Amino acid sequence: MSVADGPRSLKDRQREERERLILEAAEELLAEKGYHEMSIDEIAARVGVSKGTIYLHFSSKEELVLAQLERGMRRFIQSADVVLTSAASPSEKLRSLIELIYGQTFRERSQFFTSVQENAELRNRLLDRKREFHEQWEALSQRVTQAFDDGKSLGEFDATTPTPLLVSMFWSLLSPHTYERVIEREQMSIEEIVNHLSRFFFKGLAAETSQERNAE
Amino acid sequence: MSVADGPRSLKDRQREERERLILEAAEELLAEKGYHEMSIDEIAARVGVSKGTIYLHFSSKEELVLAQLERGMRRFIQSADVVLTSAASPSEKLRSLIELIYGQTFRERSQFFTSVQENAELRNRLLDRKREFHEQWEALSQRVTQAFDDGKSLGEFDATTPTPLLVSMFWSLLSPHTYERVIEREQMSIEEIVNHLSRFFFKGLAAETSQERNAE
Amino acid sequence: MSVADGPRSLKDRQREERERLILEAAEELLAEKGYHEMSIDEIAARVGVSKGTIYLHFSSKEELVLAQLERGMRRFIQSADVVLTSAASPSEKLRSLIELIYGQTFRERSQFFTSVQENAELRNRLLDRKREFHEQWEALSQRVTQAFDDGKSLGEFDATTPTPLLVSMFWSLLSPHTYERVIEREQMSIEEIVNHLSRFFFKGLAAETSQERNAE
Amino acid sequence: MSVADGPRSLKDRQREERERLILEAAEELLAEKGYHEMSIDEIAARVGVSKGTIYLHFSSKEELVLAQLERGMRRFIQSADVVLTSAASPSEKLRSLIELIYGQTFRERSQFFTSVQENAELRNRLLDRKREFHEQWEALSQRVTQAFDDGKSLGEFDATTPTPLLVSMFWSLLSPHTYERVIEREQMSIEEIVNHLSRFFFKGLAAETSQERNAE
DNA sequence: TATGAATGAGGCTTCATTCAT
DNA sequence: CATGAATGAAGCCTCATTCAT
Repeated sequence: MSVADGPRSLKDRQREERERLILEAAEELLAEKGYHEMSIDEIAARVGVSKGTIYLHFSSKEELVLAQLERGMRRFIQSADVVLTSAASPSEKLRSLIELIYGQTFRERSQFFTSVQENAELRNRLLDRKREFHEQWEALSQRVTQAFDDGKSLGEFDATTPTPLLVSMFWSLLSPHTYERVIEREQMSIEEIVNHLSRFFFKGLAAETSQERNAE
Repeated sequence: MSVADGPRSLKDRQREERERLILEAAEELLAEKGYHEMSIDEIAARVGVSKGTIYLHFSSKEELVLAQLERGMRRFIQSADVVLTSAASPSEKLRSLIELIYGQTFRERSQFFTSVQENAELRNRLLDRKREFHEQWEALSQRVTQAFDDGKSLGEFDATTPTPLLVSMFWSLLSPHTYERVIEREQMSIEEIVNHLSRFFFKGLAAETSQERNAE
Repeated sequence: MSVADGPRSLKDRQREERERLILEAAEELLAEKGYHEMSIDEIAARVGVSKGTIYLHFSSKEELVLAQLERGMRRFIQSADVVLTSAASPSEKLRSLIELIYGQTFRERSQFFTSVQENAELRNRLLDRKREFHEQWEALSQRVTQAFDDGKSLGEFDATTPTPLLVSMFWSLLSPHTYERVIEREQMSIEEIVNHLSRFFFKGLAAETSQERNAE
Repeated sequence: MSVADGPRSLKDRQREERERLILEAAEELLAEKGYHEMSIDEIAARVGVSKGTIYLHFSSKEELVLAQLERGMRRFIQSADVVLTSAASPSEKLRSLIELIYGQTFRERSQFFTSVQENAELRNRLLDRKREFHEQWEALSQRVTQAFDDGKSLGEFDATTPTPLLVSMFWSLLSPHTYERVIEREQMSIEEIVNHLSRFFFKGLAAETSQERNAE
């Protein structure tokens, strides 16, 4: 609102807004059709601009997709960090992470996961090119790993299973596949699902048999 | 029939053999490069035939890939059926299924999973078009569902978590993603992994606390 | 008129100055990269104005280049006229023309020759469209032709070779090709080159001297 | 005609013929419009094939043009070599070279010179990339240089002018520009032109004859 | 049947030109 | 006037598919 950023801000805001729209269209199309099936023309049409305009913002299709993936990843990591750096116990943190991923707000904007994780092609071609990606992802993985290790140290978690395997399984249970299958095909509220997932994750499948209790 | 079958079957066998080779080349390339990056020319070159020959067997690239996916799925379902229709207990069945998927034999030939599950593109474009796929997958899911329900009825499994959700989670833990992360990045034998996965799946993450044991 | 002229001419002069800057940038870029490789954006950037401003002065890229070529040609013709209308003898005039073309001053500002003569593209597309060019060039050629004819009449030049052919050969020896080859690859001063060129040109052109006549 | 090369030859000949047609279309268009103005579609249309067919023969527009330039150069160098390695005297060799360039046979197929020499753009972008080019051209220049040096040694040519300069002037007088101006605008037979050119060239080049020396 | 040359639709990208601010 | 964001025609290239041999 100040004079200094008033007029500049307007153009900048418009530019950013446009860029956001492009990225969102790309996000949708990436999730709908994947990298190859989605065309620049299509993105432009969906945003309501011309092909050339896309190239005012991104130097190539690849860069556009990279930008979208970075944006999705940044968004996710920020939310995850809030949870992972909280004062909660490790299991609470992980449960919150499940909630976060399955929750409404995050889900609304994040077919992103579908795009990245599911497309080996994209991963290989793009992750290779941007070091930054790898680092961001590793940073997040590191925090999750820490939560598991903390849980083990505190006696919250069983120390038998190696942490890296736990991390892998954790991501698997939170993968968009699981998500899609669970959300779109079953009639369950988010809350129910999170409860079940958490319960399953922390307790396993085994029935609490009376035998177990008595046996010892 | 048998007379007509004799001389004919030589040609037929040759034809089938060729088709198998094509499908195998497609399988490899699909896993290596994904649908778009793989070209008909490459398949032909790898098999050692000409482009035209591919089209004598499959009417389009899409049909070829479809055929390959069906073949992979059929193969998987057959193996799975052996396990799922055995006399073993539900949890044993499921553990065997984990073994099957992570085991050597299956892994060798089935980058197939990677191709299908990970590629939203393929899924959307191909699954939509072939009803058959869905049915086969549903048939398999049905058998797994049955195993879970049996486990619940027999008191082996905790009945709290809805079966469909369990099935989803089960598939998630067996997804190629988990597989890749686990096999390719950690230094662990297949056996170890299966043990950990099974243990985790059936017991959960919680430490066996003395409280639990004593409390009751 | 003078009143209207005072305030107006400031703007006019600014406008002309700007136009000159644009044309000079175009001249440089034309020589550096050629017609197609040079973009309007680049010109604008080099002048320090916006793309739109270019179009306030020239209706199209083609017109801009045309204007630059005309300007270069006008400049060259003016210099040439000084020489060709001097009181010197025909051979002195022609030698001075060689000096002019190879000399420092002319060279500094006239990559223009390189642009026009060497680029069939430009020639075909542009010369066709602007009659004026042809006329200017013809006017100059006419003066050179006159010099040769004068030389023949005065007995300075051998009359055997038809004048138009002499003119062609003269231009060829002064073409930017010769220039480039000679200046950039050989280690020779301008003066040396002019001497050699003149010597070569006129020894071939010289009328049969009395010495030669005596010999027979 | 033998069985061994009969059938293969047919396809090969067709392929070569097609390639030749493409190169010739490229040659024409290159001369008519220059590198940028000529499109692959245009070449294809002129040959009567589709765009894709061009790419069966040449991997890119640049490669196609390179191939055409190499072909033209090879053709020219071969003809030139016949002349330059003959038993004739240096001045006869050079005169024959003039004849070759201005002669009917060679001219018919060789807008080639126009394409290469006149387009600085092409030269810079393409010569940089293909070492071979430079070498071939240098080899030819070397032979011409040799002819001039031989002429000087034998007393045929005046030794005053440095040979490299002579070579440059020689090429200039044979450049397509001169050629075009001379052939297309003046009404002169090839023979007349060659005579005039040679006369002009060698009278300038002639050693001081004994007559001349005696006269002083 | 088998081949592979030919096709041409379709995708990415550039850049001269326009026009609202 | 000046700007520069937006446009879209046009060019290069790829590759699934066809078809004459």
